Amino acid sequence: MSLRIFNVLGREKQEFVPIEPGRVNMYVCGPTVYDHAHIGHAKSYVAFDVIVRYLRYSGYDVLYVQNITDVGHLLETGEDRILRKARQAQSVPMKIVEDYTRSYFEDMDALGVVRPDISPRASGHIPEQIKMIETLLAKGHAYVVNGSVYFDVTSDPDYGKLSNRRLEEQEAGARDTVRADEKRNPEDFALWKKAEPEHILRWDSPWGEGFPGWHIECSAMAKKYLGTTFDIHGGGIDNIFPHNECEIAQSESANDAPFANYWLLVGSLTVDGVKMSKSLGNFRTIKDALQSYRPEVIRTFLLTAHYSNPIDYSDDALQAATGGWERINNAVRLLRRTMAGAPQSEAGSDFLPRVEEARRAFIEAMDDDFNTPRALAGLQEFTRDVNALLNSGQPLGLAILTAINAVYTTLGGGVLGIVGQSEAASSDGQREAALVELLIAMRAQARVNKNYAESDRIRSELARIGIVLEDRPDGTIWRVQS
RNA sequence: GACGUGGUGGCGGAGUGGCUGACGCUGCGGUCUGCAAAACCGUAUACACGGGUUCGAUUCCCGUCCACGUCUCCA
Repeated sequence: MSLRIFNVLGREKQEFVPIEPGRVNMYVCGPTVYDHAHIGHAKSYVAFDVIVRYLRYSGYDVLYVQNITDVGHLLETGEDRILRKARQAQSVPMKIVEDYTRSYFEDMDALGVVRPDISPRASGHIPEQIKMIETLLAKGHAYVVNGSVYFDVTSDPDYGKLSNRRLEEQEAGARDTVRADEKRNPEDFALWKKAEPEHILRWDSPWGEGFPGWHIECSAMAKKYLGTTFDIHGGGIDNIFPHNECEIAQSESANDAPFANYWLLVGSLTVDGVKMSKSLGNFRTIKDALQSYRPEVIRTFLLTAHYSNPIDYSDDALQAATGGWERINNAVRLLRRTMAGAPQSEAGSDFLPRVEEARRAFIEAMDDDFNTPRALAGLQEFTRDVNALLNSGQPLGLAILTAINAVYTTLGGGVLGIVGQSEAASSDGQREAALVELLIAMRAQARVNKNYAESDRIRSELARIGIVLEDRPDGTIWRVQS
């Protein structure tokens, strides 16, 4: 079995063959940092997080680059998003950029998203962008007008190959913009924009003071860190046009080499059936979501749909994800508790083939275009059998328990990021645990005395503060309700 | 309008040319329990509509309807 990926470029599932065996160079379009990240960002970056984690689990040496856009991403009005935010917040652009970059990483860390290896900023790569623009000019793919530089889409016969757009078809419906008169063709896009006096994000260039267009940063930075041709380019489907299309046009025209071999685009996220977007103002931030649901539950929710499909964020769906996540984690908790008192033996090892089957099914699902819903389903089926085993009363040695735990730790934890590596215990947690154990002992005494009124009172009082008790044949265990 | 994706049970959401259409959630019944909880077992009227191809289609093709996305604001 080998990894197969749905390549948006060509729209077919293909066997994944990296340029250099064992290595994967990967670029994912990052956020424009002018506001807090929303759960749509979470969907995208959790998806690529799992993809990177799985590639690494599969043995690939992955170099993961994800940019931070801090300049050049204009609004329809021609105003820079970051400048507008700075004006609204009565702040300065680079402070806005810094604040929201930190906020972004804070959110990603909270969601357990492994950080990219390189997080280059557009504003830190102006020379690289200028150089690429000069190359495009020299090759006749771009032209200068009034201190701005535009890419001539008619110079690239492949323009439109990713999003399946033909120039002829576009022209009829092309929108007139304020600056259209500067362009030779309506579809031409800015590589460099002349800065008006009020535009304070500005740099010197061969064409006067200005700032880079939005698309050129990705081309320039991908080239700098990954080379002219790299393996995987990722992003959100909503950026397929124009952004991704323009990236390809610029890079391939400038480098005379293919840009990315595989394009993976993530489906959008809606909230209660409506598309969420910054401009509509109906977006839920990741910080909002984390108020209501724990990070692993949010990840579980996002991974129940295939990355390329859209997903709808609703309380019902998150509740269902909570239930599914708890089922797996209840099993893991029971497993680890059983391990703590298990003998060093091979007892119960006839379950080992089932463990191997679980791993095999998981790999098969993930090898099929990172099919996390199927991988998750396999883990759930495995959990059913694990629960049955753990509750069967038969003696279980450390060997089999360790093997089961490894599945949860490496696949549920290491790849999907929804299972903890161990039961974390802070010092506060230890004190809390000791107190709960004390109450459990008191309740046990009451039960021995058949004083059920008292034992039930303890149980319901604990439940009120979110601690759930479970009486098992070998004693009472407890957990914090999520 | 163009391009693209999709319409699966009470909900979310996989998947397949024929074998009982996963998995999770929810509901109901059962086992276990002092009672619960957790877990396990069982169960519930699902493949938008109309044609076509085929021995046979939910799965392939065409059309219709609907939903969503993109068409230089967005991961």
